[in-house]
Amino acid sequence: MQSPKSMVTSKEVAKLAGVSQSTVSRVFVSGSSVSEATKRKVFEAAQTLNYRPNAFARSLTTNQSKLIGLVFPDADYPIHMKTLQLISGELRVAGFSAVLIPWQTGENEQHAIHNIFQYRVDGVIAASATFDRSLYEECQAFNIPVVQYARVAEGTRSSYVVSDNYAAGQQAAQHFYKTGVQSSAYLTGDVPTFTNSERQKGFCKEFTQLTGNMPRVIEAKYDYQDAQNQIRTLFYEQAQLHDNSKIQAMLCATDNLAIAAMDIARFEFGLRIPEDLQIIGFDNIPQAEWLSYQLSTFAQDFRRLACESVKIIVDQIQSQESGLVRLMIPTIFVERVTTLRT
Amino acid sequence: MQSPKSMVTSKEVAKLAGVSQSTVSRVFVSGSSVSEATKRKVFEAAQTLNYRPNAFARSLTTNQSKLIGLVFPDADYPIHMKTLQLISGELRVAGFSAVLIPWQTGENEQHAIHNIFQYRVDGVIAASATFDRSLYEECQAFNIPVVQYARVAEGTRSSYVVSDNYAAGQQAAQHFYKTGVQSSAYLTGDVPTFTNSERQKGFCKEFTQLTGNMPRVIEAKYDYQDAQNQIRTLFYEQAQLHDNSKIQAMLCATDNLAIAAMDIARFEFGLRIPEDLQIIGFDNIPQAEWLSYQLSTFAQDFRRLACESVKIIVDQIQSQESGLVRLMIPTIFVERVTTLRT
DNA sequence: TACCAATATGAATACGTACCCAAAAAGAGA
DNA sequence: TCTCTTTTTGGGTACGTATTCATATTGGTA
Repeated sequence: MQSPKSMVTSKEVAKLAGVSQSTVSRVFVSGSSVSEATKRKVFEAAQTLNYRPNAFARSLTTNQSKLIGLVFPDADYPIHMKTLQLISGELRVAGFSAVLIPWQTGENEQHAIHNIFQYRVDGVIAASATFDRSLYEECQAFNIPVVQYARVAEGTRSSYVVSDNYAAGQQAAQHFYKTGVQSSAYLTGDVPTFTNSERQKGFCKEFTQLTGNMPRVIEAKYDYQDAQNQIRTLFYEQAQLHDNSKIQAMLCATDNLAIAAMDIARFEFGLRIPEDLQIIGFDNIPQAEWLSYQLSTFAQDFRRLACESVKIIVDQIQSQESGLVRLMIPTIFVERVTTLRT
Repeated sequence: MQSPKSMVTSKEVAKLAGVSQSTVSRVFVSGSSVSEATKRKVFEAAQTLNYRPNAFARSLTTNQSKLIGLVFPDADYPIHMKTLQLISGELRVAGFSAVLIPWQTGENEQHAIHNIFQYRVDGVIAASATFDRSLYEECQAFNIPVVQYARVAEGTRSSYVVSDNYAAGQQAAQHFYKTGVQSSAYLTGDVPTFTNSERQKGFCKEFTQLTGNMPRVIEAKYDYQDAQNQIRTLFYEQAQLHDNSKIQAMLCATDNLAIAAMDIARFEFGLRIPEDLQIIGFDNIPQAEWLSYQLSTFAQDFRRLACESVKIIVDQIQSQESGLVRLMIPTIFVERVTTLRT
């Protein structure tokens, strides 16, 4: 039941190297004064014994764990894995490790929340995740800095790094307008986030201003299968209309939705893309470049987002200032073949 | 620089509740004898002060961290995110948390390896990940139990849970044979794993036995873009052959490869699927059901794999036995429209 | 009421590290 | 050689918890 695999301690290293435990400790903490000779002796002994400092014991005295809680997505969207890789990579460079905070809404949250901070994480990064009020408040209660990545949950007030969704929405509207579109739609997902609503606002405001016509807004579940129903309904209605009042272009909240729309449009309604219907997605997931789709989309600079999130969280941990940082990273429009050229 | 956010300790709770620190500790450890009355008092005080036991301090005395190192994939494959979700979910149920071990081969591995076990993880799960010799040996050195999930790296000897890849390969061969295929190919990836080679062996042996013809084996990079070149070369060669010696069916090591093959076959060589070429993939990624593909594939039971991996690692931690467990989970053939019916 | 077993509690200590403080060693300058 | 400053080192303690051991309390039985 007990694991008696007690590991090598600094005391043992000290004994072998013929120095005190304090000295061993100093060797492994940067900025302490140790002579070159003893440093070498200690390193040698440490290597012989395969010594690794115990991060838990260290955290007990330093009050820093060098651990970041990573609230990660409960959805299964192609970009999420990349996100995790980038963030954990950046964290490692900064000398931190990531502890996963699994967060499936619903379930017995109460219990989950309660146990999360037994591990004294120095900060929390919410990565494209459902970051709801209860978890947010828990962080507040323990004064743990938080950064939200690529998404901002409604009702939260924390630092965040997001793409400039509003501008992207505007740009999409402009592109459609320039290619002669007079009637458009915005296909949104079912999770209310500040970031998503920014996309919608940017698109709708700009498109209305340019054409005088408000885009139609359709809500669909993010899941491919679930989304199909709403999309099917939309196209069915469209089929009844006169040609010049039909929707000619669609901006979608994610590439997944865009692809679902393309599939339904092409296979169930025989629409040609982009001739009959232009489609723009969001995220530039790997599947967007697949030959069957070649989707025009807004690429988020995930590497940059990850980099900045980590920078911010590390800053807030070290300076202990609670000033909120809000960063906006531009997106890049990747023009493939689901849109007309201007 | 220092974070002085010292949290509430058991001593403070003890003081408020009017008991000793020992008693508080006992309340939070199951199986200790505490009277109902004091238990209630302590819980109340703990709630008032918002007390959370310090897992690090606890691990110092118990020699158990309840932390599992999760070596996670460096690749960006649709199934990986699900994997992480399932594993971390199961871990939580078992009372463990996951620390990410980012592992990009190449880089300054030495340094990375060296620091990994400063956090005294109780065990390691290698999830569909590049789990190479150096990391494996590091675990051995510290006597840390390891389970490999859905993949077995060559040159390692640890517990693992994988799908029955050999049987799946056989089944694919049988399906092709029953639909009249005489000439086939196996499209493999470029990462040598035991699991992948099992698929190949099962398929090739069975197909050869049934038809007398050895399948052609083509190696391609796992990445969609990179894979296209090798696939293109294959089809180009095929185009020169007489009809009856052309490859009629293809088993692919992953769905991604299968989809890349479909795209090239259809868009660059005008092949009809499944009439001219049957294709079977592996994994049943979400994209496999997209209307543009509707790929026949072998679904791995990832939920089961996750569940068993966690069960095994927890077992090995608690019993401290180093007996290796090897588990094989059957796959399910999901028949869509890229194969002919038998 | 007296006695014994069972249960509940507190004091003290260990876990492995960092760090304060004092002491020792090493230079530096005369 | 002596004194003063600087660098290096060791002893001791604190961090927050679990656990052992001894003591106090309870409850039951004769």
